[in-house]
Amino acid sequence: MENKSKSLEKVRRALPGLRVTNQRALILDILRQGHGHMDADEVYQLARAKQSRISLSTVYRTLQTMKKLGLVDEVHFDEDHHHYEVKPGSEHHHMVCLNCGRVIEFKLPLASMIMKHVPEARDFEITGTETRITGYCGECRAKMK
Amino acid sequence: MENKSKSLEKVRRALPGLRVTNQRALILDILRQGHGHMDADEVYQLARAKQSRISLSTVYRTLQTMKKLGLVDEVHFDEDHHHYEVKPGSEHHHMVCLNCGRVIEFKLPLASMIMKHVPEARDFEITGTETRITGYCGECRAKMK
DNA sequence: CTCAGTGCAAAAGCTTTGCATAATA
DNA sequence: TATTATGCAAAGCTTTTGCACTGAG
Repeated sequence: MENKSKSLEKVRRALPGLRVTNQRALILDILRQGHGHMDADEVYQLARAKQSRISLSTVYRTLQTMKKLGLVDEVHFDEDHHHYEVKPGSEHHHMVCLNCGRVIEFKLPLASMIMKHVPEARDFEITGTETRITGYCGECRAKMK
Repeated sequence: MENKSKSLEKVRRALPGLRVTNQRALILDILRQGHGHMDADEVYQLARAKQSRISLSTVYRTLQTMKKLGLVDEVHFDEDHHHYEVKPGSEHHHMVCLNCGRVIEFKLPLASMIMKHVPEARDFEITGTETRITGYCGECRAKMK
């Protein structure tokens, strides 16, 4: 199928120097189609639906690999659990509703705000920023009262 | 010892409704004396030096309890590991040097900045903010080049 | 044909829990 | 004395690793 070799080409470009396996192509696809904030197990479940023999280790290993390649970001909505998203174009962060679990994204140039407002950061080279804003979303607040 | 009963009183006030055990008093003391960013195991090691029979579970349980009481904050410098600090007076955050591990604190009214600049946050009630700024501190950058 | 990648099962951290014992109020 | 808290050991969860096998290049 021409379509298939085209998308293979795309995956090849995304994974320079690495072998393009079915598993990697599938996981990348799932991440790209997905809602953007999946944990390893969600990826695993979706992947298993297509390739029943795929293993959770492969999911973890692939996620690690893509993180190192800079294709994927690891984010932390709760304390004991990683989530992954395909690398976004611009710096954004997340608010997590403690009641319904909804995740709201918002853009904020935190790194540059820190450089501007924080003297202690003068000679610090910021390579990553991540926030976890927790609270209650509008809908839940409305329901609660 | 008068001193002892005085400090017991203090601990009692800090733990309303809860029993004041040696373990709790000790852990609270360690957190207050400490440099402010300890993980459970560090607390445990320091505690063992004073009360050799104290258990790691007690440390975890006490930390949880104090977190719920609002005495202690749980912070996350790396992905798979909690740290604890006695609740700070004002909103502050941490920069972690990826090279030497040093943690630099800085104050930043992030919650109010978000309320001001982020439209999506309008009807969100923020109850907690945590950032993880990673990068390289001045000293390490100097050494590296 | 070769070596990187995979699957499986087992191990490794950190954290939590069940239960009998000890200690506080 | 009535519970609450502790210690110990075992279990739980997410994530990582060792090893023999498979498949991409």
